[in-house]
Amino acid sequence: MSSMRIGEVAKRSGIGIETIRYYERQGLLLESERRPSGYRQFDESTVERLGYIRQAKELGFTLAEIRELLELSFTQSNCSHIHQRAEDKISDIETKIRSLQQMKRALRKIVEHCKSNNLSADCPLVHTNKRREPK
Amino acid sequence: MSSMRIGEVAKRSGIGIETIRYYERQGLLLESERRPSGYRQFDESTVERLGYIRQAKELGFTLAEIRELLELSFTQSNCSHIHQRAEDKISDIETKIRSLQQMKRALRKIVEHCKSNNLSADCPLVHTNKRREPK
DNA sequence: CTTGACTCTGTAGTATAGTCCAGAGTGTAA
DNA sequence: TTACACTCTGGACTATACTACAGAGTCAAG
Repeated sequence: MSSMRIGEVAKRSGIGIETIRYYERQGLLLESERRPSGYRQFDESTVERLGYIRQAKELGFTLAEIRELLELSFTQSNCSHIHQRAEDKISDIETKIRSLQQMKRALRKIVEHCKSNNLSADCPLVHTNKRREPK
Repeated sequence: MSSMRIGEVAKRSGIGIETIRYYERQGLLLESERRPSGYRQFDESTVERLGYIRQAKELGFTLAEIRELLELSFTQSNCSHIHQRAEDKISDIETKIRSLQQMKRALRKIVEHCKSNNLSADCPLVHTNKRREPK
């Protein structure tokens, strides 16, 4: 499975064909190899890269930021000027982690408050064997 | 400073006037008090709330998700059906934190690699007393 | 009592990130 | 050798989240 067409990559990565072409135009994917017919050819690394993009998007990075992250992460360029940019990204990420931990603590407090207030009385959900539909 | 007009709130929160009105329309802010003239009146809690919104946006939550988070965090409604939703949010947040930690490790690796490869030779930035402009 | 800064509503425009064709070519299985 | 699924480019369309007016009212200082 070392050479895939775009439909296969879309299936494997869970990202639509049109979106993959769009990412290519935006410079998030390297210009892809082409068959004589003009069909794009991809390998497994593109699937990985698309997974990375999806994840980064969920974390609130814009496509422009993701392009930067990809350049840092997938380029074996020499050190110059990479070092500082990587440090900067790391500290952005640390800030995000701290914010999320703070949100989590706040929500945790709500849950605790809820439990102690309503455990014995009027909180159906605490007692219910609740499960969620997966999407 | 318990009663502010929209311009003051905008200044304090760093969020534009038009955006604040937009958030109100989208239900992220409670319907604001009005003076007889029709001018909105806010207090400090709105500034806080706007800060929370800004932070959540940076973390990749959509306005719809933020509305949910706000309902959970700023409503003293009784426990019913809040509990599970809060738990769900917490586990979303934990996933985000794990992803960020993974990204951070990857970037850290790049920095390390960079240091060990170029420390003595051709990596100007490692040696430079680099500082960043704050924004 | 006017002037300049501020606010109101309603509507239109913009940027980002896709998503959806149309019309044409490709590839392969029956 | 044709039928059907797949792919190509280019351009138009959409949703989300703002952002920018126009035209009218508010308000405090001088």
